[in-house]
Amino acid sequence: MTLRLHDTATRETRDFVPLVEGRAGIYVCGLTVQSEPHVGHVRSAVNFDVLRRWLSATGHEVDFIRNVTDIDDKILTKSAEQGVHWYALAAAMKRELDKALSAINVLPPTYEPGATGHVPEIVELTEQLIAAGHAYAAEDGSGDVYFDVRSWPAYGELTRQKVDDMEPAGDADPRGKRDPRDFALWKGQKVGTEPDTAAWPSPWGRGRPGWHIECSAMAGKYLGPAFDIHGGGVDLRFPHHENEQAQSRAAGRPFASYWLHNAWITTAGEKMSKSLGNSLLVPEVLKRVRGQELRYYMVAAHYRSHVEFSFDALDDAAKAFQRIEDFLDRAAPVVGDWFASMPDAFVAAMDDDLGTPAAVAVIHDSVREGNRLLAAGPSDALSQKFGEVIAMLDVLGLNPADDAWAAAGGAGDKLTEVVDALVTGLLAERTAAREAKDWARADAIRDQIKNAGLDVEDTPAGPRWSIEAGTV
RNA sequence: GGUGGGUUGGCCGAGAGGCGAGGCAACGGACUGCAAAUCCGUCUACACGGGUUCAAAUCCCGUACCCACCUCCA
Repeated sequence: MTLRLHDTATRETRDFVPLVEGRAGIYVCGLTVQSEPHVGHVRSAVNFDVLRRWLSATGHEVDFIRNVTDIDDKILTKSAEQGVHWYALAAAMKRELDKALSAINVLPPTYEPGATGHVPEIVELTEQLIAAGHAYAAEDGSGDVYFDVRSWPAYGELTRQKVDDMEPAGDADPRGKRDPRDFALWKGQKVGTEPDTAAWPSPWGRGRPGWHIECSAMAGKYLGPAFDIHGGGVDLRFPHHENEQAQSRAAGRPFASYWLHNAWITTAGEKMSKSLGNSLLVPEVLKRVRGQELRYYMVAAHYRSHVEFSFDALDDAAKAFQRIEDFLDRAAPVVGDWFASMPDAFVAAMDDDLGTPAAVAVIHDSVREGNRLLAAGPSDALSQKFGEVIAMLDVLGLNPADDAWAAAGGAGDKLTEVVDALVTGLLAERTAAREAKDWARADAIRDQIKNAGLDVEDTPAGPRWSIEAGTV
C-alpha cells in the first residue's frame, strides 16, 4: 500500500514518490505574525502536522520546514497603529502562535525560518532572476525589483490561469511595473514612512523582501532546488504559490513535486479573516474545550473540506473524543501487556490522501469492539484493541497520554489529586449507604458530587468520578 | 470576465456507479436499587430538472443557490 496525495497542481490524487526513497522534504507556508491566531489559522498547522506524522509513521525521514513571515506590509501598518516596534509586534505574535500550536500538539518543525533572517539568500535569488532576464529593477527610482510575468511563459500553470484573463489589479500601485501583474521581489524603503529597522542593504538600495520571494529562497536553502511537498491554505494558491513556483523555476529550480492545499474553517459561510470574532481566537476556544478536543474536531474533517465552525459541532466533537478517552481510561487497568498496531482499514484510510474522517471512524470501531470485550474482563483481544486505539491516536497526534497535553494542562494535576481525595471520601460513604440499601442517602451523595460538576459511574471495579462533559 | 470548490439524514461529517462510514442528539431494549457508562436495535439522507446504465448520492447535460482566489490572506 502506498500513500496517495491530492496534488492541486495537477488536480490528481496520485502515488507519493519521494525524490529520495525513505525521505520527505516538506515546506509549509506558516503565518504572517501580525495578529493573534484564530482556529482557522491553526487548522493548516494541524493538517500538515498529520501529514508529517503519517510520513514518519510509514518510515520516512521527514524534513519539515514551516516558515514564519516576520516582516510585511501588515506588520508595519499594525505596529505603527499600535505604536510599537514592528519587530516587537512580530515577536509577540510569534509567541502567541507557538503557544496555540503547542496547545493542540502540533510538533515543532524541523526548522522554522523567518524572512528577516534570509535577506542574503533573497538578494541572491533576485540577482539570479535579473541575470536570467526574468526580473528587473523598477525604472522609477523606487528601489523596487519586479518579477517579469511576461518573460515566463509558464506563468499561471499552477492555478491554470492565463495572464490575459486575470483581472487587472485595480488597487495595486503600478509604480515602476512593466505589466500590472508583475509582482515585487524586493521593495525599496519608503524613507520617512517606513522605519530604518525594516530596511536591509541590497544592490538596489535599502529595502525589504517582497512577500513571495522569501519562501522560494528558504525552501531552496533548506530543502534544495527540488523537494517533495509544498503545503499551505487554499487562498495561497494564487498569487503566493503561483509566484513562488514561477520565481523558483525561472531561476532554474524544479521546486515542489506535490502541492497540497487545505480548505477553510469558515464562520457564517465566510473565511474567518472577514468576520470579527475574538471568540474564535485559539485561547478563547480553549476555554471551552481542551486542546485534544479542538484537534479532534479538526482531524475529524478531511483537510480539503470546508468546515463550517460552530460551537455546537465543537462540543459534539469533544464528546466523541471523550468516548475514546473513556475507553482507554477504563481499559488501561485491565489490559496488561499490549503493543501498538494499526488496523489495515486505518492504514488504507490514511494512505488515501490522508483520509482522517475514515481513519477516525476506524478508531471508533475499535473502541466499540474494545468496550464489548471489556465487559468480559482481560483478554488478548482486548489488549489488541487497546494497542490499536493508542497507535491510531498517536498518528493523529491525539494520544491522551501524550506529554504535550500534560504540559498544556498546567497546574491541573495537583488539583486533580486534591479533588480525588475529597471525592473518594464521599464515594466511600455512598458505597456504605448502598450496601445498607439506603438508596436515598446514596443518591443524595451522588447528587452532591454532581452539583459540584462531577459525574459518578458505578463500574465493576467500584465507583469512578470524572469531570462532567463540557465543563472542562 | 477568468479559475477552483461546494449543496448528503434532527445536527456535524465521510463516501465517488451495486455492498447502510463514523460521531452527536432522539427513541426502544439489555445491564443497574435507580442512574451513569457500555452494548444491541430504530430513525434508510444525498439542492432541483433531465439523461446514460441492469443499477446513480456517485457519471453526463442543464438550472438554482453558496463559497474561495484573481497580487494583504491559513
